[in-house]
Formats: sequence, C-alpha cells, structure tokens
Amino acid sequence: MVKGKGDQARTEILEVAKRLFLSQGYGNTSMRDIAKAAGNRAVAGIYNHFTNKEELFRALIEDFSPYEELVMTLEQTTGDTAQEFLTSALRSVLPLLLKHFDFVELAQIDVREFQGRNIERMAQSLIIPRVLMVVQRVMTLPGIKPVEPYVVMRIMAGMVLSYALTEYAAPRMILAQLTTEEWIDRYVDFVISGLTTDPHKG
Amino acid sequence: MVKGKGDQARTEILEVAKRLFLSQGYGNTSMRDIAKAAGNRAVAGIYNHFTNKEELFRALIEDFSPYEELVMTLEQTTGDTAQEFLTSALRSVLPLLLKHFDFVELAQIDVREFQGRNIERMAQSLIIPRVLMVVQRVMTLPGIKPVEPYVVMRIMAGMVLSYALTEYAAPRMILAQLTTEEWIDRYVDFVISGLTTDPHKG
DNA sequence: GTCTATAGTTAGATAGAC
DNA sequence: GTCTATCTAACTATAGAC
Repeated sequence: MVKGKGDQARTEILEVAKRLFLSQGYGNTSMRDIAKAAGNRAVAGIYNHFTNKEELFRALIEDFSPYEELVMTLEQTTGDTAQEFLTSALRSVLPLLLKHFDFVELAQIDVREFQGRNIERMAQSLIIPRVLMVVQRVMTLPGIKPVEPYVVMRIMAGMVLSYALTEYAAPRMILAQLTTEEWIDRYVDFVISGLTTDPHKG
Repeated sequence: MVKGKGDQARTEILEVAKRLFLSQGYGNTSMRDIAKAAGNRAVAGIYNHFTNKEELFRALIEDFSPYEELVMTLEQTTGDTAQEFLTSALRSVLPLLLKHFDFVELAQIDVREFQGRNIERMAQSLIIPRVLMVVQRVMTLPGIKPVEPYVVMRIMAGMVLSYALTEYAAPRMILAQLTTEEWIDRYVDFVISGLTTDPHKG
C-alpha cells in the first residue's frame, strides 16, 4: 500500500469511517453517515474509492494496522537475561498498544462482524511467524523458565492484550489509582516473578 | 428474574437470538431472522415479549450472565497460602469461563454496540464489590506479594479474560499442542511465579 | 471524481383480526 | 398471545449529468 498523492479523499473517508465505526458500531454507521461526516460528500463518492462497505472496513484494518511497528519493536528488543528482555519488551510494547488502541477496537469489530477473517489473515502471514522467531531467541536467554515456546507466546500475547483491554475498556470500573508508568512496573514485575513470593525466603 | 411457566416462547426467542447475534453479528441479524429461526414465528410475536431489539439484547445479557456462578466459585475458594488459593481459584474459574464463553462474546457485542452500558452496570453493582472482598482476603494469606489489592484484581481479571479470548478466538493461530489441563497448569504456574527463574539459584 | 436523483431492498415496529 | 398485512424509514448501491 504505497500512498499516492491523489488519495486525500480516500484518507479522509477512512479517518471518518474509523471514528464512526468505533463510536457508534459498524452496523449503526451508514454510508450516508460517513459521507456526511467526511465533508458533506455525496454517498456515491465513497464508491469511487471502495467497492462496498465491507471493503471499506477491510481497507481500514490494513491501513491502520500497527503490526510493523509492533513487531519491529519486539525484534529490536535486546537483553542478556530473560528478566532484562521481558522488562524491556513490555516497557516498549505496552505503551505502543495503548497508542494504537484504535486498532484493537477495529480488530474486535472484525471478530464480531466478519468472524475475524481480516485479522486472522494478517496474523497468520505477517505477525505470528516473526513473533515466534523472537520467542525462540528469548528461550535461549538465561533465566527463562523451561516452558514451551508457544506457551510463552500465548501468555505474553494475552498479557499485552489484557493490559490494553482493561486499561481502556474498564477505566471507570477500577479506579485508576496508579500512573501509567506505575501500572507498567506492576505488569513487568508480575510477568517476571508472578504474584507470590518464594515461601522459603520469608 | 424468576422463571415462570408461560415464557417458553420467550426462552426460545432468547436462545435463537443469542445464536444468531453471535454467529452473524448484532447488526446483521434482523427481527425477521430471529422470528423465522425461532419456529417460524411472526415478527410481531417477538414484540409481545420484548419492547424492541435493544431490550431483547439487554434481556440476553441479564438472563445468560454466569456472574453468580463465577463469583460464588471465587468466594468459596480456600487456601492456607497465596499459592494454594491462586491455584485453586484458577483451576475452577478458567474452565467456568470457557463453559460460559458465549457470555464473553455477548459482552463484546455490548461494548461495540452499546458502549458496554449493560455490562458496566452489572459489573459495578454485582461483581466488583464481591470480587474485591475476595481479593482482600487473599491479601492476608502468606506468600502474597506486597502489592495493591486492585493490582491483584486487575491482573487476575486480565489473566482470566485473556485465557478465554486466546482459547476461543485464536484456536487456529497457535496450534493447540497441549490439552486444556496442561494449559491451565501453565497458567497457574505463571500466575504464581512468572516466566523466569530466580537467577541466584542456577 | 464529484454531484443529484433514485432504484431496489430491507429494516424495526405496529394495526387489527382471531 | 399469535397471526397477516402493512407502514414508514432507513439502508446499500447505482445511473447518468457535469
């Protein structure tokens, strides 16, 4: 997807569509709504850029996916021990996911409206293979537990996802008594050593 | 919500609506679809039981919520140490959430279509207060780390949620090379002691 | 590539007989 | 409380002038 110069309209339509889909839901947002909110355009104009509503959503998923930034950040993470690596990885990835939480929400829509087809394709071909390579590297570091690589991958993916979901989706349920940095510290500590202390020590 | 005897139709409508909402999406499921799939009923019949489509969904959330079973299970969990308590809690709660994953999906729809209004109300009044009581109890057990109670709550809630989401939503992305019991063992171990080993030991 | 106008369909919801 | 029939409004998508 190389960005040309003539697609200013396309970009505006996508931005508006994303905003409306996320705030009102996919089904509650009509092509009229989008056209109207995107500079009072004619509905027909949208169809010059996207063949139909579903294709518009597909383009949204592809254009706004932060997967390259996320995967590259992971790949560039270093550390001499598992502790160092995991700390460094979480400190860079967790804020990234918050920054791109829009995309997490788009992914949820994809799951509910299109059975996750678009997300699954992207994950299978572009994300999982590269993440697995990183995990393989982590498994060679001193300090990592002797568990299966895909266990590390699932748990880490789940941690990151649940951090983002609970940060955004439940802001008023649990009072946010800590700053973002403090929360990340707690998550880092948890991933490294769990919720309990060694009983033989104290 | 005491179940009377005359609401057989109501129950059938709810079951069908749930199935269609989850498989096709809320917006893609019409009242006609529901009426047809529920024994070829007339559309008007649905409106004898629910004032409109949104109320039908609200009833779905309330009737199918497994919150009582979940919270009671948590409340009845015991353990002399934090390790024992967390192990026991996860071993009972994780399978429960898989069993009621339908409801997790309904909650996702609520978030996307109704800004999570119905779920939030239920969580605030019926779930969080009782869960916090349980967490307070856990904080008195030997072996628990000296962290804030709401940190424990958020992390545990996130773990359980991400376990369910990755179990159901990503079944073909990560090959399921372990049995359910083996996966739960990995999660228990992770929650108790994290992903790394103490470097001072070896 | 953008507009006006509209085709063609389907949606949520209701009226009124039984 | 269930049916048939229907209203009204909204939807996606397109035709055709400019």
